[in-house]
Order: sequence, then C-alpha cells, then structure tokens
Amino acid sequence: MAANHTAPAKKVARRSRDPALSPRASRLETGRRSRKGRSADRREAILAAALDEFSMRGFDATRIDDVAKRADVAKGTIYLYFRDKESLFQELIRAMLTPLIGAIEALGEVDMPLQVLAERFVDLFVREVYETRRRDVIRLILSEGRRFPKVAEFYYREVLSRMLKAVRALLRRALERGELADDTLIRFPQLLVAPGIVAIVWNGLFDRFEPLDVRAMMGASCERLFAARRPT
Amino acid sequence: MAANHTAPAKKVARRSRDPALSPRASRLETGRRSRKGRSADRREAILAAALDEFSMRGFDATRIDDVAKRADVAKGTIYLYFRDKESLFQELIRAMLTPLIGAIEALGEVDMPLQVLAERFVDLFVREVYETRRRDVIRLILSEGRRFPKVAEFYYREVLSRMLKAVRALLRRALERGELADDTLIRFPQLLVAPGIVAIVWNGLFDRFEPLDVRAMMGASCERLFAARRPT
Amino acid sequence: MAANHTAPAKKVARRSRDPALSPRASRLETGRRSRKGRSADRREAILAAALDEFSMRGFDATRIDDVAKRADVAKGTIYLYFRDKESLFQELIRAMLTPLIGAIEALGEVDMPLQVLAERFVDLFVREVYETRRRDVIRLILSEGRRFPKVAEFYYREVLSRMLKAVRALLRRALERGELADDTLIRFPQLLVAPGIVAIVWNGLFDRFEPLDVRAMMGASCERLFAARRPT
Amino acid sequence: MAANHTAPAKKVARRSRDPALSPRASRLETGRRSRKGRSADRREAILAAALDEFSMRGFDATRIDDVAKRADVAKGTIYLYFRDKESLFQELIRAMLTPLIGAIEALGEVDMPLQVLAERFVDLFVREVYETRRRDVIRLILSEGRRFPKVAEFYYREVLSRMLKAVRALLRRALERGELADDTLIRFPQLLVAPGIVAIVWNGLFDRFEPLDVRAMMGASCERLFAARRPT
DNA sequence: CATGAATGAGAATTCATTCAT
DNA sequence: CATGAATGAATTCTCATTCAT
Repeated sequence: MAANHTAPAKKVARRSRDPALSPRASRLETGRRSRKGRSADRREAILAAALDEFSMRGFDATRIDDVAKRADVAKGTIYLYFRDKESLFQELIRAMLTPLIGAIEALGEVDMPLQVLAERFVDLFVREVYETRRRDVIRLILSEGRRFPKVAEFYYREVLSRMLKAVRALLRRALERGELADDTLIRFPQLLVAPGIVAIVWNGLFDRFEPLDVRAMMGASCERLFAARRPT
Repeated sequence: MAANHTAPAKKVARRSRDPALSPRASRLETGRRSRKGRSADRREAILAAALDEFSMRGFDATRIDDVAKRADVAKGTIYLYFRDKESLFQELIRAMLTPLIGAIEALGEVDMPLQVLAERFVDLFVREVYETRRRDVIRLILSEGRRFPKVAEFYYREVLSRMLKAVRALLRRALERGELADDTLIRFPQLLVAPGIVAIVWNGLFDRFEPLDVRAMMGASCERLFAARRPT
Repeated sequence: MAANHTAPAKKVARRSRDPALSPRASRLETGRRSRKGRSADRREAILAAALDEFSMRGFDATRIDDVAKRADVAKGTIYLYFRDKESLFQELIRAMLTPLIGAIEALGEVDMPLQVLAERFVDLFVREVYETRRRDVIRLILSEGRRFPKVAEFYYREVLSRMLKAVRALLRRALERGELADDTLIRFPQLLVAPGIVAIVWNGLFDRFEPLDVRAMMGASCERLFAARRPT
Repeated sequence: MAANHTAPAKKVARRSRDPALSPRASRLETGRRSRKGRSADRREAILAAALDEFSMRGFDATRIDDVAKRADVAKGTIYLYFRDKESLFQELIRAMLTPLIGAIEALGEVDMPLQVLAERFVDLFVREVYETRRRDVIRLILSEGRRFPKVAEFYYREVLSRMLKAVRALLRRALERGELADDTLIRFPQLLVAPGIVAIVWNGLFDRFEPLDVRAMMGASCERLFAARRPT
C-alpha cells in the first residue's frame, strides 16, 4: 500500500507518522504535539525512510544521503537521532518489531478450537505481517541478520522465542484435549510459519514469474498440519 | 560495531578442489595440471573463496581483495577470470546450481511409493543441499536475490520451475493412484521445501540459540503433507 | 624515465583567485565570503589547480589527488564540484574560454585601418592569450582535443567559428576598401593565427633550445599577410 | 650525422627502416632476408601498431595489450624489442623521423628560383608529411612532447634545427640574389611551416566541422611570404 | 625467442561521519 | 537543534611489467 519502496528517493514528501511504519500503534498521546513530538516525528520520518531504503537496496548499498533525502532532513540530522548507520538499522528493526511483542505475549492466553485458531493465525500473519511493512522487516532480518548478530538475537529473544513458547503452550493444551494428532508441531512449531516465510521470500524474488497466494498456501498448510492424523 | 563479526580472511589456506564446489568432479588426471587444468583449478579456487566470503559477509561487504587472499591469488588475477565483482557473484551461483539441473530433470521420471519418495526427498535435500556449500548458495539467493534479478531469474528458470514441474508431475501421478488425499501439494509444491528453506534460514540466524534438526523437521513435515487425509 | 619531469605537486600553496583564471573578476565583496562566495572560491581554486596539473602532465597523467593537494582541498571535495575527472577537464576549458566569447563577438564591429588592426590583433593575442593561462588552455586543446571531441567542438563552435566569422567580415570590408590585395586571408583566416599557434607549441617544446619572440614573429607575419601585393 | 641523441641506447635493438612505416624509404639493402629480417619485421610490426594506437589514444591511454594485438604478437614480445612503453614511444618517433634527416640535409644544397622552391616545399610537405603517417608523428610530438623532453629534444636537434638551418641558408642566398624582399623569413623560418602545423592540428580537431585545404593554404601562405614586397 | 597468465602498484570514485556555521 | 560542505579511508578495477613454460 503505502511504501514508496521503488522510487529512487528524490524529493520524496516526508512520510510523517506513517501508520504503516507502526501500524495500529495506538498513538495515545492525545492531541497537542509537544516539543517532544516534533523530535519524535523526525525520528519516525527517518526510520520510515530508512526502512524504504534498506528494503530496496540492502544495508550496505543504502546511502545515508538517500535516507536523509527521503526523510526530508539533512544528512547530519540523522546523526542527531542515531549513532551511526548500523544503529539506525538496528533501531529500525527494534522499532518495527517491539509493538508485536505484547500481541505475542497475549497469544498464549487465547483458547479456542484448533480450526478457528488456524484461521486466526493465518489471518493475523497475512494482515499484520505480510501485507505490512513488517514483511520488509522480516526480509531484512533474513537478508542481513547474519551480519548483524545483535539483530538476529533481538529478533530471536524478543519475538521468535516468545512466539514459539506461546504457540507450544497453545498446542500442548490442544494435544491434551485430543485436538492434535501428535506432538509434531510442538517439536517443530516453525512448520507453522514456514509457508509464511517462504511466501515472503517468494514474493520478493519470484512473484514476477509466478505469483503466489499466501493466504491460500498458509491455509492449506495449516489444514494439513492441524489435521488429526489417521495413518493409512 | 557488530558487522565484522567474522574473521577477516587473512592467509587462509586455499580450499583447492573443494568437493562441494565441484561435486563428483572426478579429478583423476594424474599429476601435473594441464594448461586447461591449471586455469580451471584457479577458477575454482576463486569461486570457492568467493563463496566463502560472500556467504560470510554478503555481496557488498565482501572485498575482492579478501577473495583473492583466500584463493591465494593476486587481486588482478580474479579479473582474468571474471569481468567484475558482480560477474563473479553471478557465475558463482550458476556454477553451484548448474550441476543440480540434471538431477532435477531426472526427478520427474522416478516412480515409487509416496512414503519412500518422501524419505528420498528429505535425504536428497539434506545431503545434496543442506550439508553442502549449496546451502550457502541458497542463502545467498535469499539474501541478495532481490538486488540481482538475473540471479533470481536464473534460479527460478533453471532450478525452481523445473523442480516444481517435476514435483507436480510426480504428485499428479500419486494423486491418480490414490496415494494422495488431495491436490494441495500440486497447487503449492512450495510447501514441500518450505521447511528446508526455513531450516537454512534458522541455521544461519538462530542455531546458536536453539539448534534445529532439519532432517527431523522435514521428515515430520512430509509425513503430514503426504498423509492421506481422513477428515475428522 | 623522463615522463615525470615536473614536480609532483606536494603542498603547493593554493593559487587562490588567480586573476588569469577569472580575469577581471572584480572580487570586491568586502570581507567575509558569502556562502556562495566561499563555494565559488573553492571551485575556482580547484579549476586553477586543475589547469596547473593538466598543463603539466596532460589529462591522463594528472592525478585527481594532486589537483586536490594543489587546490588545498580533500580529494572528495573535488567530486562535490565536478562529476568526474573528465567533467573537471571540460569545465575547465569552458570556464577559461567563455570570457573570450564576448570579446570576439565585439571584434567584428571594429573598424580601423588594416595596419592598426594588425597591431591590435597581435597585441590582443599576446596579452590576452599568450601571456596568460589561456596559452595553457590552447595547448590542452591541441594536446587532448582529439580525445575529447566535446572540447574540440566547444572550442570550434564558441571560439573558433565566431572568431573566423568576425575576422572574415573585417577583412571583407578592408578588401572592399582596397586595403587588401586579394582574398587570401578571407579564404584562410587561419593564416593569421597560425604563427600564434606555432609560437605556443614552440614555447612549450623548444624554447629551452631556442627562444622565440612571439610578438616579433606575429608582427612580421601580419606585415606580410596584410601587405597590398604588387606582383613582381 | 650520427645522432648523439642521449645515451647510446642500452637494451635498444637496432633501428630498421620499414617501408610501410617510412614510405618511399628506398630499401637499398637489396635482396636477402637474413635471420635478422624476421626479427626486424616483428619490430616494425610493433612500431606500426604502436603508431596506430598512440595516434588514436595518446600515450597514456594506449594499452600495450592493444599494441600487441594489433601487431599480432604476444604482449611479452613487445618487451623483447623495447625496454618499456616509454621506450617504445620514443623509438617510434625516432624511427619515423630519422629517414627525414638525410632529405633535410640535402635541402640546403638545392638551388632554384624562389617560386619553384615554394612549390617544391609545399609539395614536399604535403606528400611527405601531411599525407603520411608522419602527420600522426607530428601530432604525437605536439601532444606528448612536453611530457617527453627527450622526444622534443630529438625532434629539435635532428629535424627542426637542421631544417631551419637549411632553410635559412637557402633564403640567405635568395636574399643576396634579390629574390627576397627582406630577412623576415630568415629570422622566422617557422612562418613557412606554420600553416602546415596548423593544418595538421585543424585536421585532427575541426575537419569534421569545416574541412581545410592544406595545399591551397600553404600555397597562399608561401605566395605571400615569398612576395617581393613593395610597400604601399 | 615467444607466449600470455599472473602480479600488484596505482588511480578514480564513493560515502559514512564530522563539525563549523 | 539543523544543516550540508568537507573529509579521507576504503574499495573496485586497470594495466605495465615479469617470468615460468
């Protein structure tokens, strides 16, 4: 939707408080922009621009200059908000993922039939990740994570491990209730998101050759994974 | 600060005739390299070094100088074999994947019970990709493919599309024989490799926090995907 | 061994605001350089340094690094003002010749006895070209013009063709007035500057063996060329 | 006239006279191609190729590799015949100009009416220089001479100074015979060739915009310069 | 003698980062 | 706080020259 993630960043109008950057981030600070707000806006504009540029070109190929132009600030200004390029990158990832943490924590609490859960899960992934700037963030982690262990670690500690834990708890209960055929998914909860990850990758690399329907694929996958198995 | 977390490639012993680089290359010619042989060796040494470096740092962060050092040749020598850094990268991908093409083509011909096929498939992936330098190549495609459309296209045309076609043919026959519950996998053959892809990603990013048993996960996945479904 | 016969431009004092570079540039703005002024100064310093270096070594043998040192700026700074080495070269030529254009245009208007004209012409050439940095520019055009068709074209279009046209107009009037014996110079106005060109070349190559008095030679040449001929 | 041109050439191979290189050079050493001949041919091929390339691109921009390709020899071979690139350049100039020396020496002896002499002179220049590879050599001297003082010196000592001396002798006799109005040309014999030089330059730079008839221009010039002046 | 693969010094250019205004 | 000109370290790529075959 939003994301000017193709244009070469010329005189791009500042994307202030892009709802896509922190979607649904209930910006509760009611009306009046405080002096603080100005600064926060700037910071967000920079982060939004950085996301565009990093997504488009990767970490190394991204020029701070282009981020600045896209954010409509001077190059030097970026250094007022971020120590250096790497910090910008890391904080970008953090900023984009942090809002997820709460949502994930809440996941474990939920209790509903597996079929419903599956639907919810797919829907959540598609709407909150795949159709969002977060898809780009995931892609960045996949692409650059190895070179930025801090980023990978943050993602693992704050997002992945929590999510896996929550999912496992959920599934364990389902298993106990007899809704699950075996402990496959408890041992490998990664299988649940695998199609989502692959879809993100595919979308970035091969969609022009052969588009892929994420929702359908994830749905089909869940159907299989959650099916109570009756061995042939 | 964290970016250079890998050793800076000093006087690394040349990885000559890496079996993973040119697998099965029965290099039986007695002693002295023929002129052709010497040159080919050199080329392979460079490719092997390039794979190491590119995998370690990514395309941009890799210095031709380091590739040269690792390959134990002078910087200029690389330019005798490859037009430029990008060519080196692209030819590396090609060189690593091309040998696969034949194997893939052969895949469609096979005919065996689905259970056996699944085992074979997992085994093939693990032994020929995951435990091989090709895992790194896949990672490179995932990481850099977007910035090198040629690479993505090559991978799609020569590897992916062929593989998908072969798999679909196989599955269609299985479906007709009644070995397959439905056409899910025919519509989304990507689901078969998804766990493999995720394993490669996980291995690169999170293995230090929580190792992942590829073989087991893929096996479990196949079991589920290939199960003749009996709806609850 | 002989090529580097000129000093390698170490910490050469900056030739700022060279009057020959920007002649007549009444730089009267009181004290502090305005932002524009500072930038313009820098640009001129670079151009002046470039002229020195290019004249000394030729285009290829000139190192941007040396230009920078001579201009007393960092290497990178040059790229803030000029796209690349070639641009620097071309803009240098342009900058040096452009001020001439107006003067040339005015030439055609003049009206005076041929003898006086000849004196004026010689004087003009010597004072405005030969004893000026423009002599070096002419030399650069002679030396590098073939490899920079743009430069040759610029020189032809903006300087040469205008000059030839003006001279022809002048001479045509003189011919009509009977001051000129025939149309030789109208057909070959190049003959008028030929001694000047040769003097520039000679000065660059052979003056150390046998100095040449430009003024005298051009004077003698004009005398002959303008003489109303009485066939023997 | 044994050119004492600098040091007695250490590693320099002998200088032979290629008919293609120096046309019309009566190859008097009749018949027999000695073993020496093979080698001499090679040398000449290299020189011819070098002339092509140097003329086309200038000294710096010429790659030894291209000279080798054009001469149809291996790169290394060039270094069997010439110490280095600069030697190749210098010896090229020498080889092309040396055959002229004899002709020039002979010039002073001639004795004929000035009108005839003028015609001869123009014809000689056009046929022996302008329409010859020597035009390129002159251009190379004009372009690169400053960076190769040795070359300029050689040209001055062996060609220019001799020529000027011969011309002066000739003109002095003409003056004594009353064929010459004054000593202008004796003081500035350069005026005689100036149109030729300018024509060479013009041809290289501006012929595409406005062609120039050398012969006509030189003829016109001589007519004027040799005219017995009758002051108006 | 010839070859051409290999070398590595060198040059152009880029861009993260700083800092005077 | 903001700016953006200036810096110079770093990197790619070229090409003269060497030397083993």
